[in-house]
Amino acid sequence: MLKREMTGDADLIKQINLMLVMNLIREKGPISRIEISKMSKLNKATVSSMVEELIAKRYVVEIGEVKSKRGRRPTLLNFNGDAGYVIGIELNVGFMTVIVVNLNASVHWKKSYLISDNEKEIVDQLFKAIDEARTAVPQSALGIIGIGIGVVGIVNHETGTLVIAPNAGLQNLPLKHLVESYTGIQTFVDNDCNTSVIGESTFGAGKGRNHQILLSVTNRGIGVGIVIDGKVFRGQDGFAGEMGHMTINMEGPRCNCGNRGCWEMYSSPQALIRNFKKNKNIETPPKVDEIIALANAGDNAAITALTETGEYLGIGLANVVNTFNPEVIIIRGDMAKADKWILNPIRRTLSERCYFYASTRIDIVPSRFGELAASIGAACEVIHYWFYSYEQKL
Amino acid sequence: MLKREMTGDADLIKQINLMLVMNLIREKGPISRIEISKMSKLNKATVSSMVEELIAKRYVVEIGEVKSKRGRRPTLLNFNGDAGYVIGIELNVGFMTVIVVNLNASVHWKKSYLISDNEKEIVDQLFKAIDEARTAVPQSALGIIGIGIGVVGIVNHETGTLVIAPNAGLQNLPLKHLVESYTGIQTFVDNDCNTSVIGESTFGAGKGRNHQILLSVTNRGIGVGIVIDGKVFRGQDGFAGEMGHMTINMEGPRCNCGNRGCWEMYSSPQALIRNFKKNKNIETPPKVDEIIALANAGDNAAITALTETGEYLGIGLANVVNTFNPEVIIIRGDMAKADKWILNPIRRTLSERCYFYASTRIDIVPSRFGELAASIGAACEVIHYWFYSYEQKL
DNA sequence: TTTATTTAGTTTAAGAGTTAAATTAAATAA
DNA sequence: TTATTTAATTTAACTCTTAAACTAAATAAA
Repeated sequence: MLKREMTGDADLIKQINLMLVMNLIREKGPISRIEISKMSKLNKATVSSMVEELIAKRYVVEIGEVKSKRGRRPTLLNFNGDAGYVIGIELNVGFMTVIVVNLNASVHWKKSYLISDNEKEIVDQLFKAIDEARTAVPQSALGIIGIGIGVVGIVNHETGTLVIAPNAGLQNLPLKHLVESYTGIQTFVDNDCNTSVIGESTFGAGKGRNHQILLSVTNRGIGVGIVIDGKVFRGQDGFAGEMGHMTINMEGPRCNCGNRGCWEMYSSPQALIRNFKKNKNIETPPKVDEIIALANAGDNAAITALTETGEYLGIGLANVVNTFNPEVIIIRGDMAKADKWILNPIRRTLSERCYFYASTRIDIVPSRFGELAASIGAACEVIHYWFYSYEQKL
Repeated sequence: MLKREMTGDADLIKQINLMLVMNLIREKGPISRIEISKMSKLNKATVSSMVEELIAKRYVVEIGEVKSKRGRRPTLLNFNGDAGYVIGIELNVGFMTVIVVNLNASVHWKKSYLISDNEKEIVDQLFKAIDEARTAVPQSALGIIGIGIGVVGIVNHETGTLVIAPNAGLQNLPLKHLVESYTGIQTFVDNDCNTSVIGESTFGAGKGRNHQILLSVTNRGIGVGIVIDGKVFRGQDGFAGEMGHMTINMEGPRCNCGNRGCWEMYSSPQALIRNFKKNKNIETPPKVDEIIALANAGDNAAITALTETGEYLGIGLANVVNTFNPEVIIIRGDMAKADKWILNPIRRTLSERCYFYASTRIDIVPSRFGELAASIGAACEVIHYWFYSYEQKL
């Protein structure tokens, strides 16, 4: 936290302490002023004046007193999640999902749209969808505090430009600029794995963990979102985490990325379906969900296919563990629904192949937000900015 | 920067600004007060009072005036590198290197020692060597500000404990505690790849870069040191960067880590020597340096062996690039001396295998500090703590 | 040679923020 | 009814930054 080629002044102090108080209320609320003072080590007087300000700005509400053994009763404070709203968008290939959430990331409205493969049309459809979402936003003190967009592709996070989305045929699309000009609302654009991991780490399966990895396994490929020390890691040009094209078999078949034996050639949903067909003669290839349903019903070919894919996922994840030594790995995508059929083979492969793997030190869990991970995460990016950067916002 | 479960107060402001001024002088010196004021955006008055304090504490010296077109001449300020000294230690398997550097990381004294494989003896030899180094430290204002130790093994950086060093047969050795008790000097313990990358990023081949990877290729194996946003990344338990055991050939031969087809099985110095022997019938297997000398002299078997090893290094580095998207990769170890013989195959393999690789966006360079990388880096860890953490030090 | 102008650096008074101590508020125990 | 306890606010002191005024020391112009 705390970037801004930083000089210290009274203003900075104020922001630091205001954020500290605000986030204690957000995370530990309901909480009293005195507890905040003890936890934050700020003076009671400071806490009182901060709280006064936060109440005036509608971020915080008093929710009454609470019984105590003796002495004056403390007044409990709570974060006012409905003080403002955020629009979150997942811009995928062929479809997009738009949601409206409050400041606690509770989903208030959602809708999915099929979209074009033409740049101009996509932008048009995006604008229309944002307009529709805006009409769904309730009245609130702060209104819409921002728009977050998670895109399947490489994004320059600073400029908010979609550098390239090979599958969608998009290139150098200044999304942030376009959306901000159209709406006048501050907008953040990021890769969908990054928004997903922000969402999971702020409110989801990785809450409270410092180092976490989100593994995204979809038809568009494999990618990871990386959170280090509570911050998303994007690399120099925004393509950190493109681990789907990590070599796990250097003499393997050629991938259309140019490399050989890429991880995602063995572990994608397509590979799962291929594995399944290998063991079971079948006309129309089933979807991932159907294979999972078959496994749950005891179908051996399905179980074998899921196990095998889980092992391949585990091989790559062993590399991930050796590289990042994370506290938690969150799995997103249809396959996460396979639960034990896929998680157990992953865990077994990790313990076989990863010298330092300790199952007690690392959780491997499915995403909490499922299909909405990327869009909720995109909204969380706005919330995160709002509550963890020391810039004056109101 | 700026951790400390942080509440803001006047003291924090002061520390932030003091460090800011100090580091501008360290990095841009010789520099005048007025330039510092412009660059830092701190008020002239603030800068003056900071500088006064820094001069009183001997960190900074005035080195006279400089000509100017008109008006009063500015007084130039310089960082006083000899204000204090640091002891840096590389604790390897069978040997250790001890150095004394000043606050600019200039080496003032160095010595290597063969060491035992017995824990008690190693600690004893370490203490003796530290005593010897202390006698070599010149008089200075601050004296010895700290001791840094880079160890080949997994380290708990917070407690300064060597968790495990498989090759050295050490386990749960509370090095920080032992050395601090013996010397009374603040001590930092870290993995040798981590200290190396700190050194290179502070004063060496990665100076000024935010995201960098140090690749260490030695007889002890392959490992990487990771710097993200200017900070070392160690993971939850300190084994982040154990990428030597990354699978690059999932059906390859078994490694003694339990995995198959680990990167370091193909790219280690031993593998280089093996490759060389394959092409050249020879009695006593030559050392890496000798193979490099042969290549320089035009020996084809040597060139082939180096090329092949470079290609294997490149396969793993393609994974590293896809994972971290770094600005620079620094190579440490004997092989780095092979220069073009190994760097060119690496670059070629990267462009073949890494979709997003752009040779203009990523430097692949040998370590600046060579054999001393780990020990200088260990010392830099102390210096880094001294100049970039907002704790009162004097 | 004197005066004006320019640039560097210091001094001063004001302002913003935190905090310890004193005070007020509101409860229970004696 | 009084004493005690705990929560929260008010007050006065203190630190640090800053804008503005001022001093220092140079060159340019008259």
